[in-house]
Amino acid sequence: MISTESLNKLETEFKRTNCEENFINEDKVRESEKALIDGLNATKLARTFQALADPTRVRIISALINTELCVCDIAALLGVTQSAISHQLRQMKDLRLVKSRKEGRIVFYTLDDEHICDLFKRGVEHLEHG
Amino acid sequence: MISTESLNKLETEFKRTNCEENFINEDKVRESEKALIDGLNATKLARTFQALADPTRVRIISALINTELCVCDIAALLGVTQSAISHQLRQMKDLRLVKSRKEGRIVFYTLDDEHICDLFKRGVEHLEHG
DNA sequence: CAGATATATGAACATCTGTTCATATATTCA
DNA sequence: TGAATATATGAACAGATGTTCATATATCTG
Repeated sequence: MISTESLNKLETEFKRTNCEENFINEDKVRESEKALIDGLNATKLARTFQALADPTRVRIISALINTELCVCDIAALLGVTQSAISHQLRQMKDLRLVKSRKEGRIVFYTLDDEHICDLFKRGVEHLEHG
Repeated sequence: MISTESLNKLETEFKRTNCEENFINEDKVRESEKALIDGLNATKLARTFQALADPTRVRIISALINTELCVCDIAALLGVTQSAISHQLRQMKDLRLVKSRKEGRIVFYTLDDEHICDLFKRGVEHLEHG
């Protein structure tokens, strides 16, 4: 017959080495689970923020806030290679951040995502007040 | 002596490689400059968003919204290695996203940046409504 | 049609990033 | 003091990312 004391000890031991099912602070963990994001949504959310996680893309977005612009002018304005801008714009188009309109051999880009634009502006506000 | 023809050719060449002063749509460029962000601020802003551009960090933040948690419990909760979590927490601490409090051999982490937390929640809202 | 030019694109390259593995440090407890 | 354990950390590695270079495509213009 195993004593209650021994059982408790074994249980404690088990908890320590099997953290996935036995947390150190069960109450806190339960509290944290209320706002916990699952893997899939975390990935989606991360991808959203990643769209804004590059200086060149941030500048492109800022340049397109008030007007449409062609690739060449964006490149010149930012002092970056036309190729680099074109690659970024393609990526941003795939992410539905921008859309384009062709006029002859010139392609004009405009912003195409209110959500991201909103996050962007929010970020700028923090930058200004920090 | 250089011919006028050669000079024109050189000038054209110069314009091509020095777009910065010769835009295709000067009016649009001027309009875009109102909201244009300079390189330094763009980098700062990008770095802010990059803090939220990883699924693991996003989940850590979501877990810490309602309570403090120790490293072990975060790792168990997310099903990620203790080492991976520790590395991320260190990075997040450097970025002032979280702070820690030590209790014996256990270290509790909490959120430490209202701005980022705000951006995070804004992102979640968009995720839910999109 | 031929030359000029605005944009797109693929390959190569360097850099950055996140995880893993092994191990160090620090603290508790018997 | 020694075993157990919570956390931290350095090195190595794989994968992602942004730029550059060369070149293709498409359109205008004379």
